Amino acid sequence: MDYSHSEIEKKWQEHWRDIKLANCDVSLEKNNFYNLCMYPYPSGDLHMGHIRNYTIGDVITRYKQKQGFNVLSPMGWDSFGLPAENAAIKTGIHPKKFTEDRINNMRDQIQRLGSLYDWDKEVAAHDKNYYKWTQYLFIQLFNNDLAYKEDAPVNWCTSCNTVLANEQVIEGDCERCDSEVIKKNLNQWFLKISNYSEELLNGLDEIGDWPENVKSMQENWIGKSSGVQFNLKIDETELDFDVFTTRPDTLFGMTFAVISPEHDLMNEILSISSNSKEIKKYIDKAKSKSEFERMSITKEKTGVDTGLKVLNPINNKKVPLWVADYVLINYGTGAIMAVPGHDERDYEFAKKYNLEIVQVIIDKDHSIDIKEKPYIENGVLINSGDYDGLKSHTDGSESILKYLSDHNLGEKKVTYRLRDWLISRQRYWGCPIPLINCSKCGLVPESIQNLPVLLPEIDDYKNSEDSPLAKSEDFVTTECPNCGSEGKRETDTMDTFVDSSWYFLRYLDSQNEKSPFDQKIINSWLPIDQYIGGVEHAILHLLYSRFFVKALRDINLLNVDEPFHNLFSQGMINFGGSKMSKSKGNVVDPEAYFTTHGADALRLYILFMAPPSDGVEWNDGGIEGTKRFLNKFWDNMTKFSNLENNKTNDEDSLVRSMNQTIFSVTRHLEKFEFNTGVSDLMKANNEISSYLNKNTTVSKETKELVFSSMCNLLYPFSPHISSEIYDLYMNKDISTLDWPTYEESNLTNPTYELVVQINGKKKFTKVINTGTSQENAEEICKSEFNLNVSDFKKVIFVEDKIINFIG
RNA sequence: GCCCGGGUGGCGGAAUUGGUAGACGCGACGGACUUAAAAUCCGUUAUUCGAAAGGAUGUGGGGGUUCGAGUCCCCCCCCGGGCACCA
Repeated sequence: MDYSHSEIEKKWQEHWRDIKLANCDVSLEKNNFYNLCMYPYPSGDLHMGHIRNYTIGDVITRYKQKQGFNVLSPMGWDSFGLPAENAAIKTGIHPKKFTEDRINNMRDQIQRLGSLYDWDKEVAAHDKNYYKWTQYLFIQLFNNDLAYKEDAPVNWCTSCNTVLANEQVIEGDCERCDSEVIKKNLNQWFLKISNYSEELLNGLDEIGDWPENVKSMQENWIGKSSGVQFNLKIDETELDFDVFTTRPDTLFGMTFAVISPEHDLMNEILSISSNSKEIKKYIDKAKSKSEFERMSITKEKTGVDTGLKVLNPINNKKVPLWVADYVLINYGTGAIMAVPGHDERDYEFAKKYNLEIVQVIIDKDHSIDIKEKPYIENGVLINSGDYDGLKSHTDGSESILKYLSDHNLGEKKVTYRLRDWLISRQRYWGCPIPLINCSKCGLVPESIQNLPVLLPEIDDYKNSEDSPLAKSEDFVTTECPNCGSEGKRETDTMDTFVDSSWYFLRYLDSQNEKSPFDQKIINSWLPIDQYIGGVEHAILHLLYSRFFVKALRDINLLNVDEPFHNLFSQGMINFGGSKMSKSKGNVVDPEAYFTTHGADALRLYILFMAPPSDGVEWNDGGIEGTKRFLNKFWDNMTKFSNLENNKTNDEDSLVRSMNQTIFSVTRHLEKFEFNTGVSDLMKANNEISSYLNKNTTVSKETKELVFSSMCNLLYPFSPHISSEIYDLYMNKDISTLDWPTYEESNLTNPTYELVVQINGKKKFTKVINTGTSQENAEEICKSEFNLNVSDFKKVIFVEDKIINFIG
């Protein structure tokens, strides 16, 4: 029989609201647990990814509540961003109205899932009471030299008409719209995340429980590399430049040097090079190439000889200096020593342009042939003067480094791939950057009492090169807060990742009108005990937020090193082989399942279908199974409540089964193994079915045990039905019960099936008493299977498991 | 190329420290109930040989350690994700 889920779910959701089950008093200082699901972009409709995220989060919330924690579980909206603006361009609906309609719709849907959120603390990035403080924090960063404006070659999406962060360029294309990204020189705002490269990297070792893959993605992204930086002088000039290498041991193998076309020294080189016409042409060509073309590996390397020579600092050998765009301006020093004998890229280049190739490392068996391909492994130095015979990777490197540093030519150096975070966006629907260009004082932050700098009303959201905000004369023209003379406002808005880098701080004090947050509360509640969200945010959001918190710590706004202690990344839910998205038309709408199967069944299925960290293909059939389980559970409990009060012989095993289920579900919950937790409950339900098939009575104690354990254990997964059943038959609100505990003595079955092996192969099984000794087991094997210990060389006995006769 | 994951029935997936591989669910098949169907209930379901009893094979492939390997070690293949002309 189908139980009436719609009615029940509505009833309990109202009840939880009435008793304020989700409301958290953050002023308490004991037993706090901050459980956070990533706040969503308000796309308007909940998709299966959200359902998965918020179900996992709610399991944790309810489980931790039952363990006596004061759980904070807030929800809010990442509500700035492109879609609202694109919709405004298309339909004329104001982005604010558009966004808020969608938020309202989505909030309703989230509530139908039955998850507990403290809505009193709700935040929305686009709310002026929120972005006021985003601006405030930005000004603090600016005042502490952590925000700066600079001309820089930036990634420009030709379709979105805006700048993108490096992180938002995927294989040369825009992360959002897949259009081509080109390079452009623009004056842009940056946050100095690179100041924190080392700390962001080291923090990964000290952080709590994070998925390995996320840590490794962040490590890759930060891209630490240790080596040596040294100076190269251009022969017969006063010019010199630095190069960075991780292989100082190959210094004698340098047969040319390469400088990036964008290098600062290029103007001087052009003025003295005999080949300046060619170089100029080459530079212009490199500039016009897209980022992707430049980066493409398949592309053949190109370059131009400058005609100039540089001096190898260790032996004064003169080698040619080339310009080539395979050397990137924003890594290392933008120039390299080229060692074609021991570097693949230099090798390719040298082959193409017929440059000298010298071998300076030889392997143990002297078997390598540098004429075929470069040798990039370690070995022993040759052709390296006094250094011949040294091991390349240890003594060789160190000795050559010592020479360079002793002669003040170079030093040990660490470089990072991570670059500063570009946050300017030439878009309307974002947080305005609260800076003013004063004709006298230069760049000046808006005064704090004038915040927020409100988004102006404009008629036309379309942007060309300039941000749409530039269209509002009233907005742009203002007074300098310093000297009162005429100033012009910045017209760019911030990357929405700035909004999401601190929302979890605002939750704790979302109504505060005097400051972004209360430092005391933050320090007692952070780091967040459990953060849960999609693996797609492994780098961007998580790295930015970590940086933000460290920066705020250093300017004394809080005292926390890492925002997220434990992180859980759920896998993505796919449909028809690819990620669900509206544009692909492969969205499975959760809304329908609320009606047909109910929130409880949907929650249960999404937990049951796979380990939550795995990506998974959506499959309709499975949800029938979980609904079937809930129906059966309902029926079983109804029947069970009607059993007469009289103890039976089957009860002991039922009691054991309950204890085992408590033990197992608890263990699985602790390890985020929800799929197996659900299967434990299904198993237990089957036990109850078979008890009901055989018995018509049960003792009062066992009846109560079955109700309290089953409803309690099911409660985090499917809270409505478990609340209803417990209320119906035990007259109590299950949410008020503590998490159940098991009795150690009731976990073990009195008998087990002994596996009898001969030479490691299973031959027989026999049910015997738990705890049977080897001696007795051998006796049993003799009488049952005619196995005599004396006929075998050896007998291996593992208590309560196997006996193995070897002969 | 480098760095992380992962590979188990028709399918999703289970298997503390090495100890009965395939829990739980889906699907399929058979039966009960029904005029019939749906729903529900009961049973079967890794492959293969066999009428059966029973045997053999089996966790991507190949070696190894062990009384015993899905689990540990070495080599290889494939899939997913991240990074990638990073010097």
